[in-house]
Formats: sequence, C-alpha cells, structure tokens
Amino acid sequence: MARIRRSFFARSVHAVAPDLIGATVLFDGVGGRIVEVEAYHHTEPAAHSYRGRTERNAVMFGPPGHVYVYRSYGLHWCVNFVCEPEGSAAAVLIRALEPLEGLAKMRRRRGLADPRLLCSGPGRLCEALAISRQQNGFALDVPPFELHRRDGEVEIAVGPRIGITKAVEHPWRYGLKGSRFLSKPFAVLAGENPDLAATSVK
DNA sequence: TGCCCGATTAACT
DNA sequence: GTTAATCGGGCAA
Repeated sequence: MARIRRSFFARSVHAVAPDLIGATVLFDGVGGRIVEVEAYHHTEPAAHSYRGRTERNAVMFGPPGHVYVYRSYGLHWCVNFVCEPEGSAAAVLIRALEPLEGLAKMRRRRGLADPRLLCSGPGRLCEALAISRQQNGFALDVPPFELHRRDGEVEIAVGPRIGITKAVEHPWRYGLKGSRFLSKPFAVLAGENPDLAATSVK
C-alpha cells in the first residue's frame, strides 16, 4: 500500500473524506482501516472553525496533513485530519476504524475484548490508539503516525453527519459500505433492499 | 462571571 | 428508550 503524503490532504475536504475510506492509519503501530469519517468546513455552523480561530481549533487553521485533536463533552478525545490549503479550516473527523494492528494494546486501553467496540466511534478509537491533546498538531506523514492509501476499489456509503444539531442537511458522513465496525449503520435506501421496501412503504 | 450546550460514551430502566 | 459524567467555548448580563 502506498504511503499517504502531505499533499493528499491539500485538496477539498469533500474529496479527501471519501478517499480516506479504506485507508489505514497507525499511531505508534496501533490502528486499522478507516471505515467512517465526516467532513467539516469553516463555512458551515457545525464546524468548530465556523466562529474563527481560537486556542482550541488553531490547528484547523494551519497547514493540511496535521491532526486536530479536541476534547468532546469534557470526557473524550476526537481526532481530525486537517485538509485544504492553509486557512480553509477544514478537517475530516475520523469516526471509526476496523482494528487491525495492536489489538492487545487496544483491548487493554479500552478495558474490553470485543473488536467491534474497540474503535467504533470517535472517542473510542482515540482511547484505543492513545491519542489525546498531546498529539494535537502532529504531522500525519511522519512517525509516530503512519498512513497508507487503500488498495483497490471500495463501495462508499453517504449520509448525514451524526451528533450535530446545526447544518444537519449536508450528507458529509462517509462509510465503508457493509462494514461491521461503523459507529452507527447508514440508512438503507428503499430501492436497495426489496424486503425493507416492502415493509416500510405502504 | 454565570449559564448553557456540545463533532460522546456507558450504564442505566 | 433515558441519563450521568465533565469541561471549555460562546454569549448574555
């Protein structure tokens, strides 16, 4: 698998986000395959960068290819990959991984064994990979981070972002179709599933 | 300064 | 299904 370089992130956040599905991310050798992400841009009110630069979101306003880590609900850490030319304040929130490397460490850090609960959520994956405020601003193309492009083609599911109350209309959540490691399933279109269509359509 | 509310999770009923 | 945990940003006063 080809290594992801910094230039990969210097594109529209809406191009980078789906391209990250199926890619591999490791931190200190622990990680897996990205199966769910969301795109955020400073022009819409759900983004932390919407109201301008603060101490917390400063990394979002910096160069692409770096991680923006923030505290969620005062309890959990969430990690984003900064995109677009410097100043766009756009980033991709990493929401779920399929655990592949360092399973023993992940189980120890998370205090549970079920692989489906190790990295299926933005707070969960940061706990499993031991990512916190200490890593805020780290570059993605040098150790301890290691990113690789996906190998072949993947089917990508699209839907509205999760857990927000503003700008809910944008379908900027992307996932690996059919993955068991999503934080939540994507809605199935009626036309894709005859059984569901038969029961849900009057 | 004080209050409200989150890009969440786990443990409840 | 509901709720507690816990804290920083944003805004009203």
